Amino acid sequence: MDLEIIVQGAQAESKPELKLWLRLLSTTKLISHEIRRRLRAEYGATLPQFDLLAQLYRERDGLRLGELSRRTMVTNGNVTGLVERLEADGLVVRETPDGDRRVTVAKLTPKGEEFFAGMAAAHEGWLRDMMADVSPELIQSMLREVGLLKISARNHLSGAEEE
Amino acid sequence: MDLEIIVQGAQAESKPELKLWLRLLSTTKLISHEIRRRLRAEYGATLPQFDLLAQLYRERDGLRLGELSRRTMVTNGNVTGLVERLEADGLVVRETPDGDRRVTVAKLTPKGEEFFAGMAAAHEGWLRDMMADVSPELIQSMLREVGLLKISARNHLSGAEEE
DNA sequence: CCGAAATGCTTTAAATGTCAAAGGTCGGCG
DNA sequence: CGCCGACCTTTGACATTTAAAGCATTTCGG
Repeated sequence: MDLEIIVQGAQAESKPELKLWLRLLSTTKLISHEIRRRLRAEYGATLPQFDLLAQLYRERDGLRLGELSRRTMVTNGNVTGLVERLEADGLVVRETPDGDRRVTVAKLTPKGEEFFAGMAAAHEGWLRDMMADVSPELIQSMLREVGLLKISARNHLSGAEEE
Repeated sequence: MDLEIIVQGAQAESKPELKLWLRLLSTTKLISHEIRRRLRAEYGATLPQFDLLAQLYRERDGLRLGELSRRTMVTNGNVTGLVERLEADGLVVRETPDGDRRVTVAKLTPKGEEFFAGMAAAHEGWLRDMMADVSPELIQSMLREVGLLKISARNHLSGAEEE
């Protein structure tokens, strides 16, 4: 039934980092699956598409594909395909600025803005619903603590990542 | 640079659930990417393969594919291909028990056990390293809180899921 | 200016992921 | 005995993902 319950078992008492990681991962998967299912059922959209549109919704002048890639933590090649599909759906347009013809900028169409606005409202409601049994204090507490974890992880990456 | 920093912006003050979700998601992605990269670089393995082997490592008698599917949160059809590749690598064997020929049980080979044991030790070390700046108290606290969040999310799924 | 290096995007191959439908197999009921 | 329904896995069609290779364009040193 539950990944972490089974993965632990015998030597569960120690290894708190591993335990926390498994719990984080399974919780995130659980919520992601639910959001993915609802996005698909109610809007015919995928989670990566939602993420990408969210970025563009906040930057009305559009974003370069490389920038989109970094912000969504999706690889370059993937952004290409995602934007292609969204463009085919009429939610996004691609433009090449005059200054640098290597660059492609994606931006929302009016249709895309309207479409995303509806999804975003529903998305927020789903999250409030799924977190309904968690007190506001606990949410604030987790927000802070997960922030610290994220900083720690970022400071211990193997790839050359400075700040 | 950072998904959540950008996604928030203007109306960031409210919507704590959304904010927490974005932070959870980006943190999990960050750690996943790092683990995936190291697994690939040092062991030539993928994250789903690691997950699947981890389940089998804890159940030396093997697991039915359907059970593997539930534990790894991966669909049935996907487990088939995953196990096929691992079998081709000699890490896993498939057997059909005498009692019920509908069933396929996957279990680790000695080679698979040895291989996974090495990966698991490294994996645990990577996690300790990435969480090095987080105090043990905070880890315990997050463990508890994320557990509560998971329960809340599970109780508010749209799919018919009782307990 | 020229050519090498860097930059930005796209393409490719292999793996993973979903979903739905098809294939065997088992169990029970008439 | 024989069939129907339930159970388990595989298959098939596609969408998504990553890493790496491939193109085109720009930048910079000489």
